[in-house]
Amino acid sequence: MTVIRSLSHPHPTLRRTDHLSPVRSFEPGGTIFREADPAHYLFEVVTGTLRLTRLLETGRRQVVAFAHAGDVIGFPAAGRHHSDCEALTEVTLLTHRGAVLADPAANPDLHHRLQSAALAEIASLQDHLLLMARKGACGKLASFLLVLADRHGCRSGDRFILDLAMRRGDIADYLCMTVETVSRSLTRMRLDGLIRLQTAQKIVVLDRDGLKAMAGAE
Amino acid sequence: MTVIRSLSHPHPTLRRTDHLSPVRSFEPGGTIFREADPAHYLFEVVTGTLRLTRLLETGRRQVVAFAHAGDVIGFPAAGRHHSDCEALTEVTLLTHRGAVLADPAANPDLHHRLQSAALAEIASLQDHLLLMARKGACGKLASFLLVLADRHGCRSGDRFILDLAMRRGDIADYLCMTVETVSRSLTRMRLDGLIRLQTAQKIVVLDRDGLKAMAGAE
DNA sequence: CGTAAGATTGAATGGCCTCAAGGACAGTGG
DNA sequence: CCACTGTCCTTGAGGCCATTCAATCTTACG
Repeated sequence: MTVIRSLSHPHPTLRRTDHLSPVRSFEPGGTIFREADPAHYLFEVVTGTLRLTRLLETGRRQVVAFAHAGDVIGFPAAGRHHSDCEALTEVTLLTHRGAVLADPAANPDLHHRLQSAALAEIASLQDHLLLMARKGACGKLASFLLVLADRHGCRSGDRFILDLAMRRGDIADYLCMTVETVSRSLTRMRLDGLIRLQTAQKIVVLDRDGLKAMAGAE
Repeated sequence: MTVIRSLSHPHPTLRRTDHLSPVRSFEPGGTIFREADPAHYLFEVVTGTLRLTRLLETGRRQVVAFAHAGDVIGFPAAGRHHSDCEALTEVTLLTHRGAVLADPAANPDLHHRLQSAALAEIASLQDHLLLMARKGACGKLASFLLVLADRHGCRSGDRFILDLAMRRGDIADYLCMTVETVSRSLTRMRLDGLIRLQTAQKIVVLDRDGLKAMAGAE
């Protein structure tokens, strides 16, 4: 289960698929599904941001992915979800019966879209893997911010404005570091003139190339 | 692209699918495909072990997965492979046209199997992610050995014998550490009486529970 | 205004990495 | 058969960076 990128039709009109794919909404903090739940449905994100987490044997928490509009989450393994999924913001989701995956004939179009989403999920997880493989904390965080900026940043002149839906702790658990290190890395970027923090959640990317350099630097 | 686990029919007879799925062989070190190659085929591993790698911007190398008998590799992203794939041992592969994924009707059975493989790949990548998320070097390595023992270990009484196809450097790049740390962690396990090294590649698991404890310990 | 949760900053420890050297082993050619 | 060579693995010493523990600051909300 988890996240998929860039469907061919990221936002099918709600009306068109309404009878097949009911819309559901969740408040921030709401739980969409839990690890080991039977996976009857796939969910296509229409609006909002979600967090997919798994627990390690040690008790620590790993954020497997963040899901945004257009992503599909909930791909099963052995018929069950493999992570917890919670809403970080208000979210609206389209629900698709998981059976669509197993039965291509019933709805070929949707089947193909969901399958593409599964392949995109594989690519996304590999990217996450590469992100975590970086050595330095600043490099990881810089790469993370760049990905967010490309996918969800609002351009404003030569700057990008990011509105983070997740808390520092979520970022830390996503990149496998501590909140303190996330915070320190951000302040370093700030002192280097790469970003500005309007609020804790609102980040302005001042120097995209500088961030790239920090990401690329070993 | 990458690795899938446990197909419903791990080893379809070569004869049956011969005309549809030619068999190919590679020597150790042989290249099956490279990153950014057009992904015309999926490959089902019949025998041998393969290594899937990606390069980081920094020049470092990340091992994304090891593929063993029964795994399917080569799932495309945007029609292309996203990693390099090389043979660690002699390998024999079944090749399946990638078009099978896009066209369920042509070969429903195979389509379903390959799709299951894609879902298994997602689960496998998540597991890898969790493995890398561990704190300590010994914990990571212990978990890695346990997975290998469960999937490919030969039982011998209460012991497991592992025959590693990969070099220390491959393990290091898989778990995101250095060869030196891999080596040091192995010697520590050896001194603790958890394993024995018959050769550098042949590892005997003496105390499975002890390994589990080391894996679980923060 | 007061409280609580989140975010930032500081100081000290520890574990992994880096750099470097030495050992094990196979393949090759004399 | 034995040095020779290259590759891989192991071991050692020292430094750096992320973590840990702790305190302060900020923000949101009642």
